[in-house]
Parts: sequence; C-alpha cells; structure tokens
Amino acid sequence: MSTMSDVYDKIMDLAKRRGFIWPTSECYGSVAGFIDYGPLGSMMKRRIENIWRQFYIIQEGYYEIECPTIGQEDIFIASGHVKGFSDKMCQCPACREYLRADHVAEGHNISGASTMSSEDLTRVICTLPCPACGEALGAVEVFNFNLMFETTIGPGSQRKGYLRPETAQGMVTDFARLLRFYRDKLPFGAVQIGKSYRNEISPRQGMIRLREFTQAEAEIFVHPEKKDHPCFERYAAYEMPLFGIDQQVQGGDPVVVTMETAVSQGLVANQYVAYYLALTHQILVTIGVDPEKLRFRQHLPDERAHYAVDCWDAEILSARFGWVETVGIADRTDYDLLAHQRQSGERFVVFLPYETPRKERQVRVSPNMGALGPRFRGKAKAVADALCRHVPGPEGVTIDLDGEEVFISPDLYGVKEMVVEIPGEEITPHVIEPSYGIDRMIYAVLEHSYDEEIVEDEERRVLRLSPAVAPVQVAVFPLLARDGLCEIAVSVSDAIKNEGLLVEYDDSGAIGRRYRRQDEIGTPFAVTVDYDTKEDSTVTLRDRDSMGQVRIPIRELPATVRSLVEGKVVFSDL
RNA sequence: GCAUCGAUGGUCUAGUGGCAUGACUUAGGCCUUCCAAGCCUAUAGCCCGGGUUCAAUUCCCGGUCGAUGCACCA
Repeated sequence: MSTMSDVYDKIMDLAKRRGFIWPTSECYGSVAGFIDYGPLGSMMKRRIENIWRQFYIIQEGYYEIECPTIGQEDIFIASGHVKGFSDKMCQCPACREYLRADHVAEGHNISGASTMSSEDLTRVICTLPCPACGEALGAVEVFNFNLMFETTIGPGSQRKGYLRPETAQGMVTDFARLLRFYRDKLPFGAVQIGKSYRNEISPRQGMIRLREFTQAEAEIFVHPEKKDHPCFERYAAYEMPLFGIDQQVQGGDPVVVTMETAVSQGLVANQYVAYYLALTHQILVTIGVDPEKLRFRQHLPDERAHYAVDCWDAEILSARFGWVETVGIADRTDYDLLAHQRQSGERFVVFLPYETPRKERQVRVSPNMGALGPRFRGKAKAVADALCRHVPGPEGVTIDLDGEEVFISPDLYGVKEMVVEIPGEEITPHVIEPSYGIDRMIYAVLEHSYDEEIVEDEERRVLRLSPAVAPVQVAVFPLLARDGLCEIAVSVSDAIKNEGLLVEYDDSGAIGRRYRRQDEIGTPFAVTVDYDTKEDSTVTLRDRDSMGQVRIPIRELPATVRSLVEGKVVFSDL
C-alpha cells in the first residue's frame, strides 16, 4: 500500500508543481471536492474532450448541445433526482454517528424501509439500537440528505432550482427540438460536455470524487425494436475484456471476446450497447489509458436501475483507488422520455409512418346530440361518452348514468363501420446513454503515463503522454544561449507555431535540464538548434520516450513535427 | 459529519516559548558544443481564527485542508 500511495502522491505532486491541477482558491484554504485545472491541465483536458468529440460528433454524427447547469425543479422531479437522489439519514443522539436510516431498519429485518417516509422511518428505528455504539436511538430524527445543490432562481427566491447532477437531462428535455432538427427520424443522438454537480458527503479521493466535475454524455435515441447498430460492422471484430454478471457471480475473470460474439451469446444486451462499449474502449486507449488496466464490468441486477435492460461500467485500474468507474454505458429504455412526458404533459414520441398505410376497420359511434341534448340536458355529454365506450348494437343499449340504469334507444345514435387508413404509429424511443467522467479519465491518463527511470544515476521523471493529449507538443531550444543560436531557435519555434502546434521555447541553463523539464510535463518532442544548424540549416529532433535524436532540415521540420503529433508517422520511421 | 494523525519558502525538510535550518526548484549573471554539471546573486516560508504568556511557528481551544478508519458513493 505504501508504494501505491507513492504513485498517487507523486502524480499529484507533479500535477500541482507543474500546473496541471491545483486545489481551488488556495488563498482561502480550498474546499474539498473542487479543483482548479492549471495551464497544462486545462490544455490537456481540452485535448481529451476534443478527442471525445472526434468520435461522437465527427464519427457518429451526434451534434453537441449546451444546456444550463442550473435547472428548474420540474426537470429533476421528472428525472427522479429530487426523490431518488437523496439518502434518508439520521444521527445517533448518543454517539453522534451519521447513519443511513433505511439501512438501520433493514439491518433488523424491517422490510420496505427504503420506501418509507422520514416520519415512518423515525418511528420504526427509534426503538432500535445504534449499530455504532449500541445505545437505543430514542430521540433520533430521520432527514433527507439530497446530493443535489439547491438554489433559487430570481429575486425573492420564489423559484427553486438545482445545479444539475448530470448533463444527460438536457438532451432529454430538448428531445422534441432535437427530433425536429434530425428531421423526425430514428435513430439520432445528441451529446453534451459540461459541468455537473453533486454535493458529496465526503469527497476525499482527490480528483476521483468531485463535487463539481465534467461529464461528456451522449443520449442516443433508438427504435425500441431496432437495436442493431447501423454501423455495427465497425466494431464487430473488436476484442476487449468483458466482466459479465456470470463471471462476477462465479468469481471468474473477465473474458476477452469480440463484440459480435458478445451480442450473439447474449452477454451484451444488444448491438447498440456493444458498439459503444467498443467505441469507449477505443477512446480510452487513444487518450492513453493502459489497455491492461481497463475492463468493462456489467452491473449486477441489484445495482442496475430497475428500468435499464443492460448497464456496463468502463473501469480503470488505479494503483491508489483500485478499479474506478470511469464511464457508464446503459440502455435506459423509454424511462426518461416517459418520465418527462408525465411531468411536463408534453408528448415525447416519434411518429413513424408505415411503408404503406395500414387499413383498419373501425366502428364509430356518433351520438345524436340534437336529440340527446333536450332529453338529458346537462348529462348529455356523459351519455354520449358512455355510448362511445359501449359500442351499442342496433337494438339500443342500457348505460350506467351516475349509478342509474338508463336505456338509450337506437334513434339517439348512429353506428357506422368504416375502413380508416392508419398512416403510421407513435412510439417512444429507447435511450442508449454512454456517460463519461472526464476528470477521472484525466487522472487515469496521468497515472498510467507516469514513469520514472534512472539515467546516469539521476532519476528521470517522465509523463509518457500520447502526443494527442500532451499539453505542450514541441519544445524548441538553442543548444547554448549565444552565438546567434537563440535567434535561429525563435524563428524555428515560430515556424512550428504556424502549423497550429503549441510550442515552448526555452534557452535557460543547461540543455539537459531543459529536456528534463519537458519530459516531466509530457512534451513528446524537442528540437535543438546547434552549431551545425548554422552550417547546413538542420536541427536535431529528440523523441521523449526513446531519448533518441535525428537530424532534419529546418524546412521539413514543421510538417514533420505536425505529422508526428497527429500520429501519422512515428519517430522510429524518421 | 464523527474518530485518530498531520500541516514550516513552489517542493522536500531541520528545529524552537525569545534572530527560522538546509537542499532542490525558480529568476538574473558567469560558465557550458546535446540529456537535471559547476560558481555567484536574488526571490520566497512557520495553514487560519481565538486563548494562555512580557513574548506563541512552538502550549491550549475552534476552524480549514489533507491522510487513515467509520459512514456514504445516482
């Protein structure tokens, strides 16, 4: 454990010193669960988010939207967060221990505790002993602790609002607009990258459990009966470790299978889920998560939401925290759309026309209001409604009118049988929801990239970041700060900047120290201008990981470096 | 939120009821022809608030942050 902590401590120390991650507002003492991204951290975060966009927006074609981080109460009543995102807690009057009230009750075989009101729970547990100190709970009081930050909207605090606990609701509440944007066809998807907030009771694991964190989420709306992904071929042969329910229950290891097999064997519920499992694996490996420290674990039936048909977590192995849930991928069915439909009174459906309109025989009852009106007066409407419900025959019908049996003769209505054309049907789509914790991804990349080695009796710390996520992409040095080398180096640096790359120029101290500085922040390439440069206009290009060097002409340098950073060529091929 | 422990320049650290160590880093200079070399100089610190005391970085109380355990973890 001591060596494990060391890795975390070293990474966080480096991250603090070099400007990746800082405790927030340190001058006032910081607040647990909040962090600042420093200059390098912000850049790296942006690069990771952009890789995510590359997959979800460019490859998948799901456009990004941006919704407020504060939402009105209705949204979170519908989503279930007002009710379900809180825990029933109580404090033991004797030992002041905080307890989950429903857990106390369940510990004494009281069933249904999780659905009881606070009052009922208080009554039930007040005779029970405190599980911590053994004293009777007695004057205990059960209260709700909701993990959402609450606020008010507008002056006078009339309107309650919450900081969103996830970005996903935005895509669901905008469903009708999105559907129209995508021209009324399924499937379609929308994504959002942004801040979410959860008032964690005890956010003590550095950047793993934050109170304000960044999520990247996609909501993909699909036909409930068409869960084959149109581009499944892309990942059908993709292999990765899946830790299914069976393997977990039987105490086995994750199995490495193709997505094709996973779906056909029923390990993964459908192609959509499998597709995004594979896509997620690809994203995580692309940003620099070690594939050996990555697995996908299926939620057990008791941890999965009751409405979800399948749910998987991408878990990343951290030396400090063990397997960390970093991405969740769930088939949430129509739960969210129906919930908002109920709460808002709006319709959350897609109208899907049949290929050819379906013909259907229908019996239509048309009450003769001209006759019903004078006879039943105020009750005429109720009679008409009852007639339509009963579908009376030609011989009249007896209906129940406020408990009174009333015979309605055939002259008071007509019955017509007709063939109507049904052009299509309305369906409520199902939602496939991949949800990424960006901050956890960043931590994982830092931890998996961190390396130490001994070079000539000196410890060399190096972040082996992929060029795709390294904040600084190229460093440029004059070998010595004299004889006009600085001027050449500055112009080389400018030339590389013109390729859109982030360059750091440094001419201070010994060359070795400058290389080490860049190694520590993960800069993948360094260019050095030396005396030969003055003779033949070439420079050395140094590779961070191998510390190898090649000489290249200055005029080829910018394009070469760019290809290297984009991963189109690798250093060993130069 | 509770319990235990901790907090000294950017980092690591010595130490103390009475002028606060050292190293590394950083900046400037000298030197230096490719991987943290050397020399000179400079910048910079006792977590915050209250108490005890002539005097508190040191002792006491409270808080903040961090580590660990408990609890919690859509």
